[in-house]
Amino acid sequence: MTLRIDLNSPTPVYRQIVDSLRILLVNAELNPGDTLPPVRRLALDLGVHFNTVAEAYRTLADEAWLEIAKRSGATVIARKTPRAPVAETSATFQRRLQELVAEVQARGFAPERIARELHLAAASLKGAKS
Amino acid sequence: MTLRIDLNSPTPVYRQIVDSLRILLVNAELNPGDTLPPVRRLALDLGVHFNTVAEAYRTLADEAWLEIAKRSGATVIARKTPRAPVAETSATFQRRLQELVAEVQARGFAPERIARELHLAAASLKGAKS
DNA sequence: CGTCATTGTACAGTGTACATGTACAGAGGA
DNA sequence: TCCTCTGTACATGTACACTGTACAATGACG
Repeated sequence: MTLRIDLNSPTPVYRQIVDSLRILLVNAELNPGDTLPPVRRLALDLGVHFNTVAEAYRTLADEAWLEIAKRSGATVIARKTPRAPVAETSATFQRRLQELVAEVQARGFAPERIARELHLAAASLKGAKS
Repeated sequence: MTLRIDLNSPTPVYRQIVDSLRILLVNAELNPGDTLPPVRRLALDLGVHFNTVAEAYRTLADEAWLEIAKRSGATVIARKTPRAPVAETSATFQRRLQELVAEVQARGFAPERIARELHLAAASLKGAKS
């Protein structure tokens, strides 16, 4: 499992770890029963302190993706996706999507390319199990 | 011009302001020649300190969207969109899009709905001037 | 059954960045 | 000329990310 972390990014490292792992979890590249590396090991790989990794694991445990035990480390568990209030989630999603698109558009990324990426993301969503 | 700011959001207020205004700028709802409200006024509207708004204006000026003068306030200027390195921008965009999608998916937002929003965003991009 | 290595946890310390408070500087109108 | 409205500069408070270090629990192995 090779994650990539950007120490210069404004988004905190522990949240980068959470985001990366959440992608793997949602896309079923990490499945119930799988175990994550010990915090000290992953921390060494990423070049950060192990408490930073531990914080990330705890966050994912709060989201019910992981179970953490003292000696056995972090284990992926079965998780039934919650039913979030649709309207609010939808509005937030639209807004953040708009922000993201505006940002890359401002950077000069061509609208057609952006549209293509959006369609691709949507397409790859069809085959996914939620 | 009515922006909405969430004081409880983890993303800093000044960047929320920047993101909101950038959407308006990219979508040509703010055009060259338009003037933004004075920092103290917008700050009052949003319930934050005027230095926070000033920081946002300065950020957008750094991005070449605005020109700021002492007495005349912030004015939208004509801006030719830069040519950013495509590969890097594309990779970053894909990644952040994945993160965003995974997050709402984890919250229980149905994949079909997500796909629909993505297609909508792409569609609304066709009519936009870059 | 005892010992020990391996795991995550707890908590204090430090740096940095966001938001504010306050004083200042410049520019335009009365 | 003066005054008020504008953005700027910088010091301060505070929250949080990351680290350092000590601790606790648990499983393996003799």
